[in-house]
Amino acid sequence: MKTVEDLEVKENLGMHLNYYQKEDQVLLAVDCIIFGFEKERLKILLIKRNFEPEKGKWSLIGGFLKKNEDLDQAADRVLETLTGLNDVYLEQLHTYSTIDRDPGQRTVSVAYFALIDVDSHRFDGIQIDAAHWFDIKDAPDLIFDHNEMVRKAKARLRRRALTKPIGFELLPEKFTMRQLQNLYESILDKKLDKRNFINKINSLDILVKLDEKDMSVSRKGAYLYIFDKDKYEKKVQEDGFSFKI
Amino acid sequence: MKTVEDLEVKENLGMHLNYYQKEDQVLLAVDCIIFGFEKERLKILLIKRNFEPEKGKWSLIGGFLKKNEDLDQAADRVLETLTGLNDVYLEQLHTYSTIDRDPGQRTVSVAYFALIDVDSHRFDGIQIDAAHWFDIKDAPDLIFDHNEMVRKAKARLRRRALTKPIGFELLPEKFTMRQLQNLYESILDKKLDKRNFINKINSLDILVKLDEKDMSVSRKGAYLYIFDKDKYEKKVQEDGFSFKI
DNA sequence: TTTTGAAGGTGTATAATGCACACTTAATAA
DNA sequence: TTATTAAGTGTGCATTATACACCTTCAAAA
Repeated sequence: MKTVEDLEVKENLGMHLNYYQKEDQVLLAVDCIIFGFEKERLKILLIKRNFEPEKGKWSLIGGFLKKNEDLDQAADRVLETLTGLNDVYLEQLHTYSTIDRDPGQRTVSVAYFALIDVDSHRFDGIQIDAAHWFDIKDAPDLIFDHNEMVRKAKARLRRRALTKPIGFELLPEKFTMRQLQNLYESILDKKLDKRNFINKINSLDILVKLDEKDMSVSRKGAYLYIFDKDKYEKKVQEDGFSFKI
Repeated sequence: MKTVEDLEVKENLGMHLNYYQKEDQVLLAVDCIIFGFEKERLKILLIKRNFEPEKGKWSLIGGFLKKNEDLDQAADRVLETLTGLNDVYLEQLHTYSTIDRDPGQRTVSVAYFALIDVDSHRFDGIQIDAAHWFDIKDAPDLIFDHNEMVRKAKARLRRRALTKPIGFELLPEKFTMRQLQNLYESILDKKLDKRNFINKINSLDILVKLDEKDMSVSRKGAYLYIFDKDKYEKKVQEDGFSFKI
């Protein structure tokens, strides 16, 4: 039996008396998959790189971790730099570390995905001229392993949307049932039955129907709803309620 | 509107002409949450640190990422160093980056969880004397943010076990229905109904019942089963079958 | 003023799945 | 032979999921 005093074991497990000073360090990046819902379609925000490497190609928005922040803060900062928004839903996705993933320099990247309500945040469009919202269905090919990041983010979004009320992060405060259904159809990439969808949503009992209608789409107008976050959280706590679409 | 040529924007997004040489680098660690199933109980493998910081306390097994490997490889290496096993189920869990999480030095850690079939791998016990299998229900308090890592790993294992046939990674090749049920009861931390459990498993139609019995537990003996991985994968591909417990 | 078009709004019946539940069998040891 | 212990097996009820079609509203066009 080996012991932790064995030099080989110590080397492999990175144990050193003077803490860890002999270990290799790496560059840590964050890359953000930014989802938005606009004109009844799920979108993704991409940027055209005008710096090397891969200048001129489309990529996710990214940045590097700084000494005085953790990864969540780095992702917040990157997102705010690009969009001017803080208080955005952000969730860590996965960490990518293939040795040659970035030809410029060895970089390990932590991917985050963000959900933005495009319509109601009248942030002056995007603060970077080279950024563009793409329909999720016809986003261009991306640099490095960013396509894989997007694929995983879409899968995560699908799962989250089915089990947590995060869809509302993508909608304006007031929304119609049809908008909500369009959102879910975009995320799940399939048509849903209108009556079944509404029945399911209503059975959750976490929306408030307003006396107000959105008249912009149809002659008849559609009632507006808001998500009652307090009620949702109370239900989760008290009844062990769990959101399921 | 800002452009990516603005210095402030460039700084925040970490864009530099000579690639990224001015950026801060950090130490990247991997920590492994190692689950095993032994004596009909779910276990976790921990190590007593005999090096600073936090010498003498229990912790997960970890190591540092080296220049010539990616994170998956680092996790494999750490696991093999400790247990002598390769070919172990390993899955990336989450990346932890709180600034002061390791008082020794700023370290960002990528947590992995591993599933080991303790009984059939007669690896000479554990290759490090200070390591110990704890019942998942009475594991000790751990250093740094390792408790949080374990909490998240348990949740992930629960979810995975319900939707992917990874439970078999924890069992010997041949196992009884009762063992499988015990495993699921440990993972889900609740009692299951025997008949309903067996009915559900049988309806999945991915096990092969052998003509062989395990006589070690009961007088009557219990039939042994094996997981038919080929059949499972064929079903997934051809029928869009999805494993659900 | 009547007609038409386009989206909104609503309920039921059947199928599938989930869940609760108890007795018989086999084999060994006393 | 009988007492003990775990193995093995099926049904009925409740809940949830899914398929499905017609009427309403109102503005614009005829």
